[in-house]
Amino acid sequence: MNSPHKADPACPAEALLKQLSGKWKPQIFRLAVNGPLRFNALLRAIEGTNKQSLASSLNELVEAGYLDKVVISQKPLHIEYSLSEKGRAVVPLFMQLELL
Amino acid sequence: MNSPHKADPACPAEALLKQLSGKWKPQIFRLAVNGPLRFNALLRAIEGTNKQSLASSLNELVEAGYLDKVVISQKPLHIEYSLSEKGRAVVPLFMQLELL
DNA sequence: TCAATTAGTCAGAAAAAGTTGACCATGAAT
DNA sequence: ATTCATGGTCAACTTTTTCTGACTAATTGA
Repeated sequence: MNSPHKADPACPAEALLKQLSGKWKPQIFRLAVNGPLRFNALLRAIEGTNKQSLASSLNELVEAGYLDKVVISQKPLHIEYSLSEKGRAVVPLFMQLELL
Repeated sequence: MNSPHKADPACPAEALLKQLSGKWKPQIFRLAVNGPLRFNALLRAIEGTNKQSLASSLNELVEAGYLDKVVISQKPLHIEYSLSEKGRAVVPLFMQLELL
């Protein structure tokens, strides 16, 4: 956690970059552009990952507003993570990054 | 450590992001756009940093080709770090990031 | 000669990030 | 009743990253 009394006087990019660069996060983004994601599907899709990391990355991305978590309260009750407006805004940035 | 035989089949952005998001790196970039940087000047300019982190970040940025390290062998002999071509290429990306 | 500045390196400690395996509640199928 | 799938949480451990303090070596100034 950051000290509460110094928000970010010097470098806004630093915080942003940190939010986006956690383990598996770029992969989550990349899969999210193709539509909503479900937890276990993601777990199977990303080789080498694990529940815990995935869960905390997803939570951080939701908290930061890049993903929306939607609980579909139909009969089998499942959960979907999909890109928010803010999340879609960073996609072109990832693409630029890739052709750097 | 990663297995040596799987470079990056899935996500190029991940590696790039990692290179750019090390501690103090965004700040180094931000200061580097205003001209060449010297080690101790940097140490004084970035509050809260330390020799070791700065040195390794600088080395990593040089190794990755974002910064050029130039030894000025004049009378007092000093060293300058400045943005390379590649380094200048990422600056707009940082700027986009900041107005996200 | 003594102190200061520049540009670092090194070893070890501490902190942060990531991984593992066990566990839980719900609901559906057998 | 047992097993399977979903969507997680938790504690403990390991790995990676960052920080601290001591030290080096060359040069300059008093």
